[in-house]
Amino acid sequence: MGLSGINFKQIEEKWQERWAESKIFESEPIKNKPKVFVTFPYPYMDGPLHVGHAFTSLRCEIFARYKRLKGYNVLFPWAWHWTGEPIAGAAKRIAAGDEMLIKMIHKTSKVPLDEVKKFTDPLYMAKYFTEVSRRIIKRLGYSIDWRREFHTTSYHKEYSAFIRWQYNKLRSLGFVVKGSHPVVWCPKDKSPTGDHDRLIGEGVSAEQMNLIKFKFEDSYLVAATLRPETIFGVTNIWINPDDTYVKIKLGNEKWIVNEYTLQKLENQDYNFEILEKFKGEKIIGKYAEAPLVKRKILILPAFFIDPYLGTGIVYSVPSHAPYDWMGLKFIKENKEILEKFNLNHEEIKNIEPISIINLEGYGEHPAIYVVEKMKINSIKDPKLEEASKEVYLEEFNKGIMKDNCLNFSGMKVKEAKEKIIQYLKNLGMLEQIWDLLYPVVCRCGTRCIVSIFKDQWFLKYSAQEWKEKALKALSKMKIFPEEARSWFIETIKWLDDKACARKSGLGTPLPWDENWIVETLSDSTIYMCFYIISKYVNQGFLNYENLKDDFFDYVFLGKGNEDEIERICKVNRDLLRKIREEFLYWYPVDLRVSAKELLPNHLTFYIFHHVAIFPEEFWPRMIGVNGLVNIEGQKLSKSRGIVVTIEEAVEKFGADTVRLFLALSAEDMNDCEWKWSNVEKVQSHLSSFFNFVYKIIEMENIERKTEMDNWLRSVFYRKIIKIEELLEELKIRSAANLAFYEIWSDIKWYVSRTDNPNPIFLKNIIKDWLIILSIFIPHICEELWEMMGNKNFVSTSTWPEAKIEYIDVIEEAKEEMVIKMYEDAKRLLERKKEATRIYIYLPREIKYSIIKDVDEMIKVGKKRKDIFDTLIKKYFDVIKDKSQLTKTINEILEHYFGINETLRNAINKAKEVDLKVAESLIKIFSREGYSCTLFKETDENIYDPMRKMESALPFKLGFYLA
RNA sequence: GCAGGGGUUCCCGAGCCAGGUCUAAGGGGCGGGACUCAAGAUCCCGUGGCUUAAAGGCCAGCGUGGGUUCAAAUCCCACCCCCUGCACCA
Repeated sequence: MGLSGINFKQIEEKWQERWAESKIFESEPIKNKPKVFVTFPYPYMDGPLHVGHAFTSLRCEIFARYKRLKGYNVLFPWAWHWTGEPIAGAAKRIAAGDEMLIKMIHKTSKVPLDEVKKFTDPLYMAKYFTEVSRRIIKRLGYSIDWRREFHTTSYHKEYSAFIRWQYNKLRSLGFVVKGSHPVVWCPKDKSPTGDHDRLIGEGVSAEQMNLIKFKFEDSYLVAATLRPETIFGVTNIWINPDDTYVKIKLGNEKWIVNEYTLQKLENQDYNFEILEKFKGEKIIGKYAEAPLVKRKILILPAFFIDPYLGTGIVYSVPSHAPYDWMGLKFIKENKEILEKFNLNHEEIKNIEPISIINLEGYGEHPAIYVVEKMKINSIKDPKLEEASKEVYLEEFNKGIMKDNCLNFSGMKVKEAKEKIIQYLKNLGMLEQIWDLLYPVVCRCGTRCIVSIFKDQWFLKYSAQEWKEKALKALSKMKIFPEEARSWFIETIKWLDDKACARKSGLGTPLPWDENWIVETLSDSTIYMCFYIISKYVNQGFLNYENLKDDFFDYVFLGKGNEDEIERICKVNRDLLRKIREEFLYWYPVDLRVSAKELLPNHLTFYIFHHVAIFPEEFWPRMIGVNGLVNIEGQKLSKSRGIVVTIEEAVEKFGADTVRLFLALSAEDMNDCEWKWSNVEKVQSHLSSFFNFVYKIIEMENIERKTEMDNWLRSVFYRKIIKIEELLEELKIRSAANLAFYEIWSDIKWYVSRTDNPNPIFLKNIIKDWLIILSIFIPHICEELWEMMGNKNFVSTSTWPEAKIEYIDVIEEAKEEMVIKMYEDAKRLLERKKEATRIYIYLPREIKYSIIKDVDEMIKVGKKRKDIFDTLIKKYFDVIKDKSQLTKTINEILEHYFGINETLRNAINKAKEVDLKVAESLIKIFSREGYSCTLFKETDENIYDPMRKMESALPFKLGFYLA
């Protein structure tokens, strides 16, 4: 048989077909059988599934298979996410003939060009990727109950009915409210510009700016600032002479701002009328009056003002703002400009910085101090930005308002800032608008502004009682890894109201306001309970006409009168009860797993919505969080084409290889590194594994006990216990490593240590081993399982029980020592190559006694010093030489800390172990052609020229080579 | 900036919460050897420095710098660097 070339593909197809035929993963409630419900967040269908999806979902799959073998009734369903903007957006762009996008989809998503052309229809696109993805998930051999499959959006009327119920519920609970919200806005597209829609300005969000009014003639010059507390240090106003300014009428007031500001005001609900337009230079040299300080100040020219930021008008505080200081310095030294704008030289020379904030270590004028420290000489020096930041942060955090700040004097800047804003607001001299502190440019090339979105629907995550419930749920939940918990806590605390509806994209309309579509993260929160409904929908027992709100109230919450529901929803009472019972059986979700990027949003919303809608017994039980997948050292990125689809991977290496590779790749929140060369390596390991097991299966069926049987049984079942512990904590990588590599190497060691391994015994071990491995590599395991003559599926067999009597501490300790001593002796032989005889020495009896005492005392927590003193007293009669005794005890103490747990467990039997080890070593070395002799203390005629018996210790034999 | 995670020997990666078992697990790569016609697979040895004239030896090492302790990769403080998230985007 040509074993070396295993046909993975053929084996995988064979078993996938058989599983499907026998419906072993179709889960129905079974009374009194404990259940486990595992879910993976339904993937978004704007492309084929990639190895990142596989990495995460595999944790669900492995956990599901493990629990199934442990005797649980396991439900692992699957569904598809279509809700949102990207599918619709891509369809639009393809319709518009976006060649770049078409090429990208063709190339990275591996879609034939004639298919891409049909993607002008978003529905077609979603369906296409769903088909492709279903096929590939099946090829991975997941143990999924496919009868419960569904997809989202109004294209699935039953799902929409479910969302409608959920949102009516949330609204009636007061968790959906109307409000307004600032968004980054493209004035040309007339739509919000999310991070993904931007050419420039990723991560920039709307921030509040203060507008301070300076009296000027019949109107106000409206200056924008982030630091209203500096108003006490104002010396002049800056205007860009080349910019266009406008005088506008707002209510009873007249404002002057630059022209660009108008669209900000428009979008932020200000009504105004334009009275006049003029160039900045027109008002340069005139005077305005600062509020609060009531100072007359000059309007001066400045070219450093960014017309897009604020209002195009800035008030100058040279003592605390490096830009202002450099601007002032520049103008004082620049006669040309003074003349051009007809400014009085003397007057300008007299403008001096006014210090209003005390900042330790920065001198009288922090701005000047920092400018000098950073050696900034020009108004155009880019370091000015950094200088401004430093002064701002330091003053904000450590500054104290000086005596010249009215009743704000003596306050910390942090505190004064808020109070001054309030004070000026009350005086009517300050307003706040939203602005972007850094430029944002839409993909269409337009500079973005901030717009206030009115009449937006929000989920009220700010509600205190909601947060508290979420925190309570979290505290009862198991989180893997535990480090993720604090992140959840922070997120729950930090979360504010969140807009939950959009105007565009695919999805389900808000039931009471059909212009809005429930946004994607907001409709994916409690849908796991829909897996119970969707089975009946798919089987034709239910359709959307049955799925009125009353139906869901009854099935999910046990509310309502059966007669009435039967009548209103036209659902037969028995069916109704059956569905309700099925819900009660499967819910809550036991385990949900996602990558860490979904933690601060989806997973947290998942908790929020469950606690809002369901009673406590249906709150989620466990959440697993894992890292991301990098491709050959680069971040996975669909848009940059750095992506490996599951299809590619499975096509090249087969499902078991991909599964094992991913299972072994990274644990906890660490990222997985996808490397083709390593995947290949795993495949070759799988081939050898197959051959290795095959050879054992081929062995003759006879029982032939060996002295290593107990050892293998002991380490094997001990490892199974460890694997269980790891799987319970979702430590897939460690579990896979133990189960595959470490157990394998134990079995290899067993085979090499026995001249004739025991076939029956070995086959029993292999049988249990296959069961364990089947959670990682089910296809190969089924194949080998069948070769062993088993008639059932390994996937539905029973997890091996590690019986306590299988564990043999002494055997384990012995074998571990054999390995170690063998290595030691080998090292010596290296140095003395001519040796032909090996003398082995057991330690003196007294040392066994001492180490036993040490062990006992350590275990009851005695201090090292006490132990030492006790031992000196106890053994002084035996070893009269005190220095000799001290030396011995010290030596044993050091040695004790040097041995590992296995050996410590066997300390009571140390002598027995040592003897066995010595015998094993003699056997091994005799086989290698050395002549060996063993000596113990009680022997006569001990040949020990190097006094090796003296230096031998329990678990450390002495050697002499000659 | 804020929040969370992390920086370990050539690489990946465990250990850190509960300080002594760390001369740092386990892989991988690389070098050498065995087997083989050969390749692959498999097995063995080596993979910080020094010393092996000394028989299982000594020293250094866990982002940087301090501190606590008889003892620190592990605890405390400060700093540097990397990753993720920060909202209307899935």
